Amino acid sequence: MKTTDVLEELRWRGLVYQHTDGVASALAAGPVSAYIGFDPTASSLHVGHLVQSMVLAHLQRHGHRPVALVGGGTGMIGDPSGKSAERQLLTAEQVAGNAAAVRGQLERFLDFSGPAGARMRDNATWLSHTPLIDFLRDVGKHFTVNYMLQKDSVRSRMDAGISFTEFSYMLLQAYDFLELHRRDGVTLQLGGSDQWGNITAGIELIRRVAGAEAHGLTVPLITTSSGTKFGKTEAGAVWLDPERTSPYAFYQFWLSTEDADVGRYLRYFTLLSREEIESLEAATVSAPERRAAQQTLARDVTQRVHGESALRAAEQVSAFFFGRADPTELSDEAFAVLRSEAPFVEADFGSVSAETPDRSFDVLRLLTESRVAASMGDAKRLLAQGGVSINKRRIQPADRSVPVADFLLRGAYVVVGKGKKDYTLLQIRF
RNA sequence: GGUGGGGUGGCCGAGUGGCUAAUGGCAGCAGACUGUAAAUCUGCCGGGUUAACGCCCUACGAAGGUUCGAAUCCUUCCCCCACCA
Repeated sequence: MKTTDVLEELRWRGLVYQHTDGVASALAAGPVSAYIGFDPTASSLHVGHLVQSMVLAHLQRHGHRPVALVGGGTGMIGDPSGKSAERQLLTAEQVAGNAAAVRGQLERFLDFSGPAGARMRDNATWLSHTPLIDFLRDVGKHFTVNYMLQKDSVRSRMDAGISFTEFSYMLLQAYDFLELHRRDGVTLQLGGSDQWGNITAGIELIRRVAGAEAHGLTVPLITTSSGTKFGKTEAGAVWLDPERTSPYAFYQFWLSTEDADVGRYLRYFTLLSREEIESLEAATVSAPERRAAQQTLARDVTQRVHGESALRAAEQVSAFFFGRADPTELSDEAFAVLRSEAPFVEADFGSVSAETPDRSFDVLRLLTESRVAASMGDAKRLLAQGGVSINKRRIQPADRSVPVADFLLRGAYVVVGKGKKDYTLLQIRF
């Protein structure tokens, strides 16, 4: 693929929000090195970061060199961009641990071999060893406070207050850009739309210090058409770390994408061609109930993030929970997948058995012990509302207890369900 | 340092001595309709206990106090904001 086409590709995918004037000609002139920074504020990236990784991947596919920067240094400070309040500082250990985890996740999206081989950098490398006086003279001198106060990230905080620490963040990021320009010849910085101010500060610094022309491009904020925050579920953020968000839950997140959003998401989060995406969009219009676009999206993203075998397991678990499969007829192999991939909790028989009649499950206890319900009151409400199922059989509000014999799978398991989507496999210890 | 305003449930935001587990909105959960979609409609939405009515506990920044009774009054402390210095 030609280096020139990347901007056009990013445009039709809707991944361009704002850019400096010279970007097009710079990309056309040949391979450029471009970077995006990821601050290690948590021990895992989440789906919101996925867009940025995809932009790097697109650049690489078109022959440019992507540089992923982990903010081991800036993560110590906290970026005020897009934040309405001062942030809690993380400890040095937390930042270092998070940075290592984030680095590992980023590595999966990029190809580090070949002429356009990706590079991974950590700004702690230079930021932790820059003497304060040098920084103030070499970087600080190039910015007026007046200029800094104009930036959205600062201006929007003038009422709520902003510490000097966070106020300084843009200088650190500007310095990163300069440093990467020197080390790796980086001339383009990408980022979320809230990064525009920080990016332009870096461009400014490179122009003044290195006398070179650098560029910036920002990616739009991902929204859902129904106005909720993208990347959030009932359980919170959707993480890339399988320990935090299971591949099954991850797959389900994408699969339940609304029709109105699925076309955009295919553009943002997959590498599928324009023709493929347009045909899936057409399929969503003509046969929405088939959910072909959602399935393709879920498969593609889960596969890239978690790998082929995790995807297969997620699909099997989904097929069981959402299909017509009878839990008593599961094959050994299918059950093994369910056992290892589905939400899973153990409980002692004593804690879920009913007083009377003998050898019965207390339905409310099954709900609380499996953590499907948060409290007894919650469990009671669910049951009264008809939202409870065991082994996919709906339980009537009057049935406070059910015979063990009728509901035990493989001598030790029960599938506890709430509503149509929320299931947990409970193992009973007798 | 001074003056003024404020801290209420996941969030926003009413409430200014009993009718307040605390109006309302958002978010969330369940049901109906569907396509594991959206929208819409209905119900729920602190915890324990009860078949249920109910009872008990915890909660309105923190700790004390006044009162038969406090989110509401008083005292001290902590925190936030605005203006002034």
